[in-house]
Order: sequence, then structure tokens, then C-alpha cells
Amino acid sequence: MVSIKDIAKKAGVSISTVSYALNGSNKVTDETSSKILAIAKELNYVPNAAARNLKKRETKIVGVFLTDFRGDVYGDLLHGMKEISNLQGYDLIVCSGEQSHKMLPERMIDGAIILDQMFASEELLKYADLGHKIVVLDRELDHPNINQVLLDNKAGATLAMEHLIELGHKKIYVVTGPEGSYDSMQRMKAVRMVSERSHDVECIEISGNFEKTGGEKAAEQIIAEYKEPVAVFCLNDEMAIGLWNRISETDLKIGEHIHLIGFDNIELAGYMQPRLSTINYSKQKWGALAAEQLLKLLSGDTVENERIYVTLVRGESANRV
Amino acid sequence: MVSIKDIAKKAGVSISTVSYALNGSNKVTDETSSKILAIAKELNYVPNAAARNLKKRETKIVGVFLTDFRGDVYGDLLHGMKEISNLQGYDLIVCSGEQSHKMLPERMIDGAIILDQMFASEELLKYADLGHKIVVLDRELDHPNINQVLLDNKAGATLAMEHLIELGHKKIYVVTGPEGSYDSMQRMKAVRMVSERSHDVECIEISGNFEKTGGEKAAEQIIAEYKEPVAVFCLNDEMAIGLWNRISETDLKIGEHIHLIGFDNIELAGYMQPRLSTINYSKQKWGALAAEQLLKLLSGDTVENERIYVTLVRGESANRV
DNA sequence: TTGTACGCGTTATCAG
DNA sequence: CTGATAACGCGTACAA
Repeated sequence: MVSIKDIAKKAGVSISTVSYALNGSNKVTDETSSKILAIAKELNYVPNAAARNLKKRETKIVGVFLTDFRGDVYGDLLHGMKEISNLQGYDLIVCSGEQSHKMLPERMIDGAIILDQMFASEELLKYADLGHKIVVLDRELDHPNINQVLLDNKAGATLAMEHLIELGHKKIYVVTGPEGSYDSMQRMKAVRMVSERSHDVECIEISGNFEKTGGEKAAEQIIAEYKEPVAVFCLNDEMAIGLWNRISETDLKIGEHIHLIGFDNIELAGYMQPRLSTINYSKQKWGALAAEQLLKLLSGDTVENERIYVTLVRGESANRV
Repeated sequence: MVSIKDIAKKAGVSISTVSYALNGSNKVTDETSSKILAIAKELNYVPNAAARNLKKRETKIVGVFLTDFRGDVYGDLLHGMKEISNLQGYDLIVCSGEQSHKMLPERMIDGAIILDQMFASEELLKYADLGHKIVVLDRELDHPNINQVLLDNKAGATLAMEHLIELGHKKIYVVTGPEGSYDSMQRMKAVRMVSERSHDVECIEISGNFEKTGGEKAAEQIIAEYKEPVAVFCLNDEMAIGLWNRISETDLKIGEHIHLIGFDNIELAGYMQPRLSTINYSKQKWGALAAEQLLKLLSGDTVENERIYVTLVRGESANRV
């Protein structure tokens, strides 16, 4: 590996001169500087990140932690984060799995954005205590080094419920996310609130998992209990699709017997026939805002917790009874 | 930041003893070892990655380079890579954009997997010359430090073409990928080969871009020229969907007037009505194999170039004329 | 303008 | 078994 030492030797100068020249300092003659640069190029010199990081005590990298690389939601989200990060001279890397958690405390990255239920809150708080900057997208954590950028889950769930009720539905199945999911819990709170103030509406909870399988399982129960047209609010689109798949195997029709609404507006939702009703929000903006907040934290600014707004997408999967 | 020096001071031993204890060497009494470990925990000691990397000259991280985080193909692919990497004690990070290219030469990562047409081959060869290990999934490069794991594009394109011909089609539009795309070029080679040996088949090339917009544009031309049922082979599913969308706005029906086949078998393909015919391959296996090859390169083993096999998925988007 | 010397945190070598 | 010391590559205050 060629280091500044090698360049110094070849150029007949000291390593500090090389370092100055490489970093464009004006402490070096243009002549020697250009000579050094030429030699550096000739020797294929590349600075060593580890050495630089060790000295500068920062890496100019932010890490995003996801539960899994699969899932339609992530693409735009990451795109938004990357744009903002790059703009400010930071690189963005995506990590997944418990093994990579150590990257934050070991200072491989300068900060982290968390969208991974498997990343325990206690662990995050521990890192925050050590001075690491974190933005969470999937929970609420009160700590000066942690900022949260959350979806307006309550507004979204309320929109969905009120939409179904407005369409005249009196019996609504609600398929939840996995236990412990912040998004699921928030959405359920809103669901129950709407349910309580709508006395003539029967609300039946089915526990799900935010995956297709959860929707399929819920479908079983709904099919078994079916007497007359009902409404179903799946707390995310993925489950709505799973439920849809299972329903398709029966004589029941989505939008006619089963009136369905989801949450997330994933790409697939737009291609279902009839179109899946759902709750939409800008994933890219969400990512961008998260990155923005993290960078502010890193530069020592104070930041407010932000919220991402949501809207109703009226498809034909839920209609008037 | 607490370092081994702090621990050494507090424990009244030297830093080397601390290092040994921390790394579980048997050169230390159990007594001092456990004392040191206790102090380390008490002080919230976390080793510094930069210092370790600097010394050990490796990071135990492999990087994957993608053009863009969006795109359905990546999820399973990355999942496959991560599984294999983690199994061998490596972390996997996902990078995108030119800014992050430097991570390889700067030794932030031990090796790279490339699926990014924007990552120039000359650049890759330069890094390979410097001794860096690379696996490419989107081109052919002959270099001892570079291994390639490629799709069997020719087999796939041949399967698709022969399927359409077998169904009795005499006029086949082929929508290509962007210029310079290796996958597109390989698939086109096979298309032309089949076309040449099928004298009664007319083959019309339309240049695309592997994105929805390419399919939409191709649709315009096909609609304008439409006289009787024709077949279309979009060199990837994304374009097939784009084409589909545009066709849906006309009176023409997919599977009846326009007989369509794609390539990739993305999730959405399975949800189109009628189901999109396409070429399938295991994305997870592809990723796993890529990671495997990279790890072999890193451990100095010699590796053969591998190929990912493909199969035909018969949907109802292409039928007998 | 250039060179010297030290620090960053870890590991490895060599003495004791 | 333990300790002192020297790398690793880079950045920078300070001295020349």
C-alpha cells in the first residue's frame, strides 16, 4: 500500500509537505505542490480511510438500519435520504441485521437512522448516552441525542376508518401489525378512538404481522364468519395484498363483498384490480427529512421532532354498501 | 472516548494486558482478565473500528454497489448476499452513487459486489490492479481479482423468443434496455440468433431503457402501427409493465391483441391480470453466489465464473394466435 | 516554505 | 504471565 511516506520519499520532501499539498493547503509552493500531486497520481496513491477516520474522529458516513432489505417501502425512502446526505458531503450506507449494530458505537459511521423494530430501544438509548446521534422512524424516544421523524399514523388510521364508515359500513375488521410495532399501536389507537365514538359500528380486531401471511390468515377468519358484505382495514398494504390473494380463491369479490383499505400505498396497490384504497405519504420526503434531522444533530443544531403527513387514496376496493 | 489506555490506567496494568484480556488470549490470568473485563464494561468501553482497521488492514465489511435503491429486483438479491456474508463473519453494506466508490480503494470495505452500470469498468479495473477484490453482476471483466456471476441472459431470451414463436407469432417487437447495458446486449444477441434462424418471423427492435417510461414509449409505436395481433418481448418486466399501462388506456387487450412477455419475474408480474409471462431466476441465489465468490476471492481461493440459470414462466399475457 | 514530532486506538513483538 | 515499545497512515501544531 502506498502512503504519503512513499510519496514524500520519492518527491524528496517531508510527509507534512505531502499532506499539505494533498489537502490543498496554501502552505506549499505551487511548484512543489503540483510535483507532489503528479507523483501521487503516478504511484496511484489513495488515502487510507481508517487512518483519516482515526485522526479526524469522524467518517462522514451515515448509516440506515433496516429490518430487511426486502419490502417496497424502502426504495424511495433511501433515495430521499441519500440525496440529502450526499448534498452535505456525507455518504449513506444501508445496514441490516444485528451484527451491524456495532458500526455506530465503534464509530464506523457518524450517525444512524433507524427503521428496524429489531434494534432495541435500550440499545439505542445506550448509544445515545455515549454521545451518538440517532434519528428513529419507528418509535418515540426521549433523548437529546435522538430525534424522531414519524408518520402521522393517527391521522392516517382515522382517515381510513372514517372513509369506511362514510361508505356506510357497520362491521369493520381491523388487521393489526405485529406486537410491539409502534406504527401498529399508533394506528390502533386511532382506530379505537373512531370506533368508540361511532356506536353503531362493530369493530373486530384480528392480529396480524405486517406481512402477506398475516393478511392470508385474517382472510381465513373473515371467510369463515362471512354472512354479508363487510369492510376490512389492513394496517398495511402488504397484509391487504395477502388478504386479497386468499379472498381471490373464493367466490367473494373485493370491493363488493369484502371492502378493503390498506396503509402505505405501495406500488402494487396501484396495480390491483380494482385499485386498492389506502393511505398515502411521500416516502422520499420522509427519508429526506430524516437525513436532514440527523445532519442537523451531527452539526450540533437543536431539532424539533417532525411529522409526515398522510392522505387518503380512494380506490375501488372499498365501496358504498 | 474511552480507550484501552483508560482501562489500563484504572486497572493498574499495561495496555497490552488489556488488549490480550479483551481478545480472550490465554496469556492472561483469569483473575486479571475478568477484572479488566469488568472495568471495560463499567467504563462502557467500545473498541474503535478505525484503529482496528488501521492495524489489521481489513474491515470485515463487503460493499454492494447499486445504481439506485429503488427497484424490485434488489430485495431478495441483497438478502442472499447478507446471509452468506454474515455467516462468514462479514458485514454487508449497501452503497449507491459515485461518491461512495472511493470506499473500495480507501479500504473502508474489503471487497465489492457491483450491480451498477454507472460504475465504470475502467475504474473497476484500476481498483483490481491495486489488489482489490471485486465481483461483477452486470458485465464481463477479465482480471484475476475480478469474478463475474452472470445471469444466463442468452438462455432466457431464447426461451422467451421461442415461447412466442411456438405460440404462432410471426411479428415480434423487442424492446431493448439502455445502450451499454450488458444484460440488454446479451439478451439481444440471443434474440437476433433466434430471429435469424426463423425465416418467417419478423422481428422489430425498439430501443428502451429498462424503466417504465421505455415501455410506454414503445407502446406508442406499437399502437400506431397496429393492424393485427402482435407479440412483444420487453427485455425486462419493468418496461413490460410500462407498456401494459399505456396499452390499457386503449381498446387493445394484453393477451389478445398484444401478446406480451417480460424478463425478471418481479413481484408485480404475478399480480397483473392476466399474469405476465416472463423469465424467472432466483434472485436470492444470485446474491448468495455473488457473496460466496467474493469471500473466496478475499480468502485467496481461485474461483470460476458462475452462471445463474433461468426458467420460463408461462402467464396469460401471451397466448396462441 | 518545509520539516519534526506527536497523537489517534489497536495490535504485535520482544523482553523481562 | 506481564509490560514496554514500536508500528499502522494521516493530520497538525510548532519549530526551523
